[in-house]
Amino acid sequence: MSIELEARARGKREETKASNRQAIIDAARIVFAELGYGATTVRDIIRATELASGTFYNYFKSKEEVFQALQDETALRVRPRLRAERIRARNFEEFVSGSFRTFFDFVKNDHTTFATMRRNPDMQRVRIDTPEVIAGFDELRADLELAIANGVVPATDADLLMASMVGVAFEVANHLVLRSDLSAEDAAKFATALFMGGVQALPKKAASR
Amino acid sequence: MSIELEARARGKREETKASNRQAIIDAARIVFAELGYGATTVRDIIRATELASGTFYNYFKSKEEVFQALQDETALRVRPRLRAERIRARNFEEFVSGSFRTFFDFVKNDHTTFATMRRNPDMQRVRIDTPEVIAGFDELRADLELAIANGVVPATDADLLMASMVGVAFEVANHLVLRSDLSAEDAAKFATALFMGGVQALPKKAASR
Amino acid sequence: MSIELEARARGKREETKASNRQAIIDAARIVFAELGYGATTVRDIIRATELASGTFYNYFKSKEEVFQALQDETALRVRPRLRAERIRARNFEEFVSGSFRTFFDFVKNDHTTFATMRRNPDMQRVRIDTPEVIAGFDELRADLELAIANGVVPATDADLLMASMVGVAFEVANHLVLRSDLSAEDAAKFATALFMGGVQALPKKAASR
Amino acid sequence: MSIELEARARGKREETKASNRQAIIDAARIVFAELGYGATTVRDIIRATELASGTFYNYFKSKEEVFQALQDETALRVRPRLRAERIRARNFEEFVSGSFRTFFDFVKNDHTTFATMRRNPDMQRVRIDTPEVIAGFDELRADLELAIANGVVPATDADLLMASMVGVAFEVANHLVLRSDLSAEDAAKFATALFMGGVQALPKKAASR
DNA sequence: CATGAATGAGAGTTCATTCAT
DNA sequence: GATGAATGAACTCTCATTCAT
Repeated sequence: MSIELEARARGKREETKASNRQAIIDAARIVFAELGYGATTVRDIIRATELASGTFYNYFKSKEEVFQALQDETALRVRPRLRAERIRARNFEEFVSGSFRTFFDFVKNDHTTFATMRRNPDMQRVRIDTPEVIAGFDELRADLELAIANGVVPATDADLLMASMVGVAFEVANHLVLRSDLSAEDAAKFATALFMGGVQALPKKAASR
Repeated sequence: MSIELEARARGKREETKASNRQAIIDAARIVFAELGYGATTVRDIIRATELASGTFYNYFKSKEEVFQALQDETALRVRPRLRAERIRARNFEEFVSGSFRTFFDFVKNDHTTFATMRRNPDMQRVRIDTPEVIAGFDELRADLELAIANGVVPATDADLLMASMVGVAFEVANHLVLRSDLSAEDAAKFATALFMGGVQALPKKAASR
Repeated sequence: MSIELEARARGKREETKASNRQAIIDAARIVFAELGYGATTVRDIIRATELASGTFYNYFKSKEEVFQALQDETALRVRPRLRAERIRARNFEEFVSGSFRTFFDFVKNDHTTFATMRRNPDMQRVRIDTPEVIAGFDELRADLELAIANGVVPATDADLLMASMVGVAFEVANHLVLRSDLSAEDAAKFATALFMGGVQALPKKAASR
Repeated sequence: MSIELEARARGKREETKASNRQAIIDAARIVFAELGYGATTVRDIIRATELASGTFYNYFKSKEEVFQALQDETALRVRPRLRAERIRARNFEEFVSGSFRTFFDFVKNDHTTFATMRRNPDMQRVRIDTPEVIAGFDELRADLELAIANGVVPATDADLLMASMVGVAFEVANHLVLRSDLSAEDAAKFATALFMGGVQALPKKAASR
């Protein structure tokens, strides 16, 4: 084999490898979203690809490992956007509204991904906090602590404030997925108003459902 | 075994029979809390009772069914308390603070139950929304709609408001379980302030952790 | 269920249990003899019974465990006979001839068992020395040491003497299994003569094969 | 890579190619000795070389085939020595002592090879009788028959005599490997005395162990 | 109704072997 | 001829569920 051919071969190989890995992650995303983490088997995942069962183990050691990779990939996609939004914010209202807006946009546009964290309505919700996800939470808390230091937010418990934002974000996102009458923008407006002025500040709107 | 003994045994058996269901539920609560829902097997549950494996199926059809029963039982324990609290409320602040207070008290006092929903700190969260739990959510939404009708709350999206309360409640509860420096009362105060006046109203407090 | 019935039930159960265990051991004996230890799978063994795959694991944890049970069972069957023969011996010749005779009789009469230790001629021999087997060797060595102490055998290396007897016993047994012209008695006479007087004492005989 | 380098590489490759087979056999010897035949996988073997898994199959069809090659190689190394020793012998005592001496020397000096046949001391013994090994046995038998024809050995069963020598040789070799107080020479003396004069002729020696 | 061994589908995983590069 | 990822048959083992006792 000439050097050229060898090089090309290596190129092709690398390509296949990369695309196989992605194929598994993509299949996993779909299957997890459909069946939920617990019910999903490795076999389900590979069955959703064109690959053979053994091939799975060339890329991941276990179901848990794909799941982590998947979560990390997701978190890696949202985290920087959220971070950027918060940095761009010139006041706390922008901080809050930017965060919610970005998150809800992501959820609306990436149904499947979010479904992974939010399985069969009425059945079981699994959310696995991988290092990446936790890092995202920590990042938010740190930014809130900074806001407190800067006096834009009262000297309150940053940890609980973070938890509250996360709780509202995820729980409202669930409804966003289920309700077609609800836009990411409206959801963000609602959550922002709540955090900026409490219940009294909430936008007037005919609640449906 | 003499006839007498047998009779006594039979008497005891009736008793046992009555409590077998409860024994299974109780064992399930502990085992689920320890191992998480996914990792728990029916075997694990019956091993934690004095019963035989076959007996399980006289009471429940599957692991899912015990879990449901367990969740329902839990919801049935909290729901009336929450409801009562909201009915007793003379204004919306009491409505909100009473709800959070009651929920957080429950969480603090009934670790095991809540742990079921929150296993492997920082790893995996499972929450199963059984009919009972959903009914609790619906109840809360209905009450919020009533509050809106009565004018104590602006005419906002009751569904999202409910979601927000639920999100904050569960997420803050997680931190309540993990943080020893946090009392149910403080958590309730925090959540109440957030909902009554937004971030600006949050109680000042040296956040530790 | 009356007490009688219950007792009878328990009887039947125990019976089944015992017979299942034996069925597995028996199947294992045959399969190991056929395929050799290495090539045998747990599946092969249960396939050779009427039982379901899972049932295997109610009785043994692994292939190794059945094998041990099998070896121990075998050793337990021969060891006492060998021991008795050695104790009965009034002189060293009886000691030696009794041992070989008993062992070769056993091998001739229990082909299958011995084949376990001696697979496909021309392929692979596996012999696993379980505690029971080793204990049998140790017993022989101890008896030889006693013979040395009593002056019936020169003060030689008892360990090597034991090894030599074992080596001759197993290797000649192989030929015993393969050669139809060779009786246990003749084999025993040969081995005894070798140990009593060396090559010069060996019985004259037209070697066939 | 320059053309020169390539050429050199090609030269080296030829070399490598010539020695690849040997590299695999050598790796196999070590790995088999370490893990035992059954537990060893082809992967284990190639992992112990610098080669890729596919390359294995350019040289051997299967694990069994390397094992055969390995055994044959070993037998091929000892057989001529044994044969030479027997031919050189001027009487039967030299025949016997020369054989044992040579075999035990080999065992002491080539631990690894012998370990292949004797893994997990006191646990599992695997011995594979490849054609080469069997040929060695046949050769010994033929030589014994010759000795019988020449009248140096009584007209006894040459097959059993061969079996006895083999049995003693292998079994004593096991002890040789395990006992540090035992030299190849002493072992050979012991075995020779046994075959020349039976138990009564065995060398006096303080048996240790 | 309780019991607990039997069941067998199916999960996860390994590994000899193939084959495109 | 070397490479090493892909393959998929086959293995070990688990476990929800059944059913004779």
